[in-house]
Amino acid sequence: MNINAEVNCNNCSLDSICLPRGLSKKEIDNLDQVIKRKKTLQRGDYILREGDEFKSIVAIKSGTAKLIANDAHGNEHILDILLPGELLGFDGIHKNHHNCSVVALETLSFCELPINNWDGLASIAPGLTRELLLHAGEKMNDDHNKMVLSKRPADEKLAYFLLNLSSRYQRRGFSTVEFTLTLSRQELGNYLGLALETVSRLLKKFQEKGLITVNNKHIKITNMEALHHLQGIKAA
Amino acid sequence: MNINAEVNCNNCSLDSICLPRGLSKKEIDNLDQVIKRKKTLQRGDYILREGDEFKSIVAIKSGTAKLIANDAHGNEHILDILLPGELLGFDGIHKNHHNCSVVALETLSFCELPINNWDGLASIAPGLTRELLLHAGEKMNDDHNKMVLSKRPADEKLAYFLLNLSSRYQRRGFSTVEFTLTLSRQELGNYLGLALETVSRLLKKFQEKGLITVNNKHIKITNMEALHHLQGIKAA
DNA sequence: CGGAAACTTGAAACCTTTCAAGAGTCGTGG
DNA sequence: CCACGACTCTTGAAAGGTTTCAAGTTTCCG
Repeated sequence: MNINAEVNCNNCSLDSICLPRGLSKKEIDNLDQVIKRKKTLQRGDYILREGDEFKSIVAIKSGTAKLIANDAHGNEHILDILLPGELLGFDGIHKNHHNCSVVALETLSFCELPINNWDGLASIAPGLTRELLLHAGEKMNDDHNKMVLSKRPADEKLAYFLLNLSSRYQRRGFSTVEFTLTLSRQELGNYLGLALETVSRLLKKFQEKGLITVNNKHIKITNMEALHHLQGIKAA
Repeated sequence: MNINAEVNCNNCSLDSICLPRGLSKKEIDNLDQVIKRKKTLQRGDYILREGDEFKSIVAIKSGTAKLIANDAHGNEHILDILLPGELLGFDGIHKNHHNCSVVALETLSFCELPINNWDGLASIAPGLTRELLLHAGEKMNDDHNKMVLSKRPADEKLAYFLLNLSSRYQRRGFSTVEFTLTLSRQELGNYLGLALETVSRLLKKFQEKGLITVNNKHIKITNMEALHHLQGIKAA
């Protein structure tokens, strides 16, 4: 089942973030037998599509992706940005069909945990369902923050976005102050509920205030404290 | 453990909505032994508070409640309205502490599933964790709808809110077209991300258009189809 | 190197909020 | 049972933050 013996959950650098984080060594070993490692995708490729049958929980191995939903008017709405180690697919659990799509924002690879038989999974890794529930709970907290943020002014949205990205990158061993956006201004605006022009203006304003340095998609945070002061949600 | 033998999950009218919905007869019987039934609360009473230790998942037995979070500015944000049969407490699962509060909007009673030992729960009701995950998944889908809605204009927000409430009441055996809001204009505005004056104006506008009849907190939907036409999310 | 796409920037328009005041509702007590 | 006061809701007008429209400019990729 496991094509490449050198890649498994036990030696994965994301083990403290991803699915295995709350499981025993033995459970992880068993999990490794059923987890499928998929080929690489390119920007714009779909990891899953709205309407697809729910068959598995997916973990991002490398690269970033966007979770999108469509409204009745045909508008696309970006609901989440997914980083390495994060899980996706929970949106299909309830109705057994996904009501969101997930699209790669850059070259991306992922792992897949097939879920066709809950009892079977429970027998090989008793803590797995509980662990999935914990991951879902974490996502719900994130979503709650976004819902609060959606009612706050534009600069607060952007400040929160930058700080949130910064701390999530940090957890993955990347720089806290410097990163490259994989979203266009259009996509970032969509995600934050702002017009792309507003995003552009705001980034400029932040730069003029000395909070960040912007070079197209490359962002450098130059005054973390001031950014924190702008943003209005407790946890980063 | 079960004080009142006449109230249990097996004879509860909410069994197709609430926790027992995916469980076997035997699992429900076992569950009944650990579920606590609590006394009644009044409007304004807290079911749980931000910061509380996560100890249980709560199910609303009767009445309605609001899920609220506070931002760093001290503003309250209503994230969800909870109806009978709905579960709450998932926000505490990840960090073992709740980061939201839940407050009764009217006279309310609830049941409580203590969660102090996952393995113990799994042994008495093997499907329970999976069922909780399904409920969490359902909540996540609802949250996604709200996140889409937060980026839509005011009339769409209100139309969706009314239709969503209508269909949720229907599932509980109440009227689809007539109900009484347990939220003030202030709270409704907060929930929808609108000023209370905007809510008031919008309700009037909907009434003038013949979509609804408003009598203070009492709402009657008079043109369901037109309301659906206004609203921009697929599922009601 | 050339063309398309992405980004920036300015000005006007717009939806929603804020401010302000009046009307209605509800509960309590005389 | 009606009166009073507090709170909630309604309504109008002005203010304000964002969006939309419209060019330019830069970046990216073939």
